[in-house]
Amino acid sequence: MSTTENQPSANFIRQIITNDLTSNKHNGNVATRFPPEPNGFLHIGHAKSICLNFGIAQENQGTCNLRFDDTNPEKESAEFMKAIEKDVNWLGFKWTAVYHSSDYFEQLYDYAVQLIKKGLAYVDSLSAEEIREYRGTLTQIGKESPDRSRPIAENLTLFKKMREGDFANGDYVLRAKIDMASPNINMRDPALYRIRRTHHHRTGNDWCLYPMYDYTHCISDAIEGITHSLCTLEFEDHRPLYDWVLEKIQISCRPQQIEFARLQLEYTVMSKRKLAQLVLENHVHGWDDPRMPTIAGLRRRGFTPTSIRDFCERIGITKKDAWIKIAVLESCIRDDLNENAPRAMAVIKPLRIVIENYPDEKVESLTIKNHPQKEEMGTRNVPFSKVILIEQDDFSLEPPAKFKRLIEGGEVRLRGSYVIKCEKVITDEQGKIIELRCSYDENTLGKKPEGRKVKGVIHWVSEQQSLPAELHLYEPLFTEANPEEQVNFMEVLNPKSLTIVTGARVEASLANTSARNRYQFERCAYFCVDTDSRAEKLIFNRTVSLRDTWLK
RNA sequence: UGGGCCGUCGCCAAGCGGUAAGGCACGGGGUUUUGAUCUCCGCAUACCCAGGUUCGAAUCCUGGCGGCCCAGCCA
Repeated sequence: MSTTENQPSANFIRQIITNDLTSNKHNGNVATRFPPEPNGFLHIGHAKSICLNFGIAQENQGTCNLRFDDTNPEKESAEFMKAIEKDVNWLGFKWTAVYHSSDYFEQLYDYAVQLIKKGLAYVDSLSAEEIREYRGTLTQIGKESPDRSRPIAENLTLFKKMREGDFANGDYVLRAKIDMASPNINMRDPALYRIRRTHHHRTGNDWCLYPMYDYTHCISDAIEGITHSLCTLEFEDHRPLYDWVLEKIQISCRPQQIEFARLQLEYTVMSKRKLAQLVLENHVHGWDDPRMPTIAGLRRRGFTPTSIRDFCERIGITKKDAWIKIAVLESCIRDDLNENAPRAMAVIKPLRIVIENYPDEKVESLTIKNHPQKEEMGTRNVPFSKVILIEQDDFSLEPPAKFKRLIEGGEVRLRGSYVIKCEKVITDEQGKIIELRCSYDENTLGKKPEGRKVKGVIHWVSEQQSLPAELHLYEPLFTEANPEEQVNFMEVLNPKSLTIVTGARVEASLANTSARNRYQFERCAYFCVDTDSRAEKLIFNRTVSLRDTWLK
């Protein structure tokens, strides 16, 4: 490993922070926060934000809070909060403190009263539809609500009644009094509070009045002393409002909102709404389905925290609308697993081989390295006997050019074992190959054969001692690089995103493996033990295939 | 269309007025009991386009062109 490997790459946000540190803008403090709404599971796009926020705090001896942005009780739940905490931890990050926007409901209310008293907020009785009409359009300025001139005292009374539950949903809304002619639509008297007569998973029935994101987020940041409030590009237009609120209320902290591009990964969707739809309509088996781009899905698929952090580092942080190829993610997990996953042998589609000159009842215990380059990973014993299983694809009656596996009359090396020669091909009435009769060269164990070169090496398992296993092979969830671009993203769902292989056999050493263990099944792919796997029924998930440059 | 933001290799991405880093992908050689890994080599006279400023421009200026975001009582 080179010394620069762990050096975070330069990006414009780190530059801003470096400059702020130099100018002592925040008294040398760096305080960030990761603020998910607990309305779904975290996905790899959140991982990008997590790595950025926690990473920046770590690099600068700063702090990073986990804050649940729970201002909309209709979509949020404690279950999602639990899942989010688990995922952030699993990625390897420790928050300085955990907070909730709902922790600040009382303060937020007081600040709203402040705004009303300053004549900067008013209670509006316009309906949602009317507000939309009054707002104007991109090219036309809006017009002021008749309630905009409501006297302060009346606003105060009405707002109090809103809190006390005197009104129904939608009867009134609290609005900031800014500028109905602003070219920035977010500044045309945005809603600050709306009435929601709904139970909140944390505050119960204490409130029927809930603050909006724009009003809540900046104040929450300020209360927590956040110095750099990092969010995605779609909030750029909200920054003037973020700053407006903090300027108008009585608060000294001035966090700086900085926006970066959200992650867009090919062949998947990243919006929580769409991910939830996949789960709800049973197109996948849950938020942690290994095909999902969720942290939970990637974990079950066999991804490591290291690989995901590496991915976030490799893609960088910019303001450019970028599309990341799946190959980048795959390269990250291969790098980690190549280094750290022990090797094993598994035959996906078995072809039976009888070694005619091998003693009938003999079972040899061969010692095989767990990693070809890393001695420290040790060895394991693999039984070898007269009847073995190889991959159907590793034998060919009509071999293509440069085929270096087993052919009729040809020799091949059995990985970690002997060189065998195919003496006879047994077919059924339809001509289908059902068995091979081979001979073995007893002088080739750990030695090159004498007087000839044997090029190919293939994997195998002993028929008798091997274990049956179910293999889950995954392909992208969608057939189009950008499913969101379709009129209906469901129409480009990949019908072959999951293939279940039932006839596979794995080597005996895997008998007592446990959930989440990762292996490289040599010459095939990296697999991990699924959480539903049991000793009686082994299930492996294919994390990612091996790179394959043959016939490219 | 009003406003905001963005445009450097196929895909990401450094670069911040001194003569185009790196990664992924791709092509080729070597090593190899994994067609894996590892290793070596190749891969933008060129930075959306056009003008301008400058001894010198991807970097500064002007004007175009292209893309993304905003009209929730969602976040």
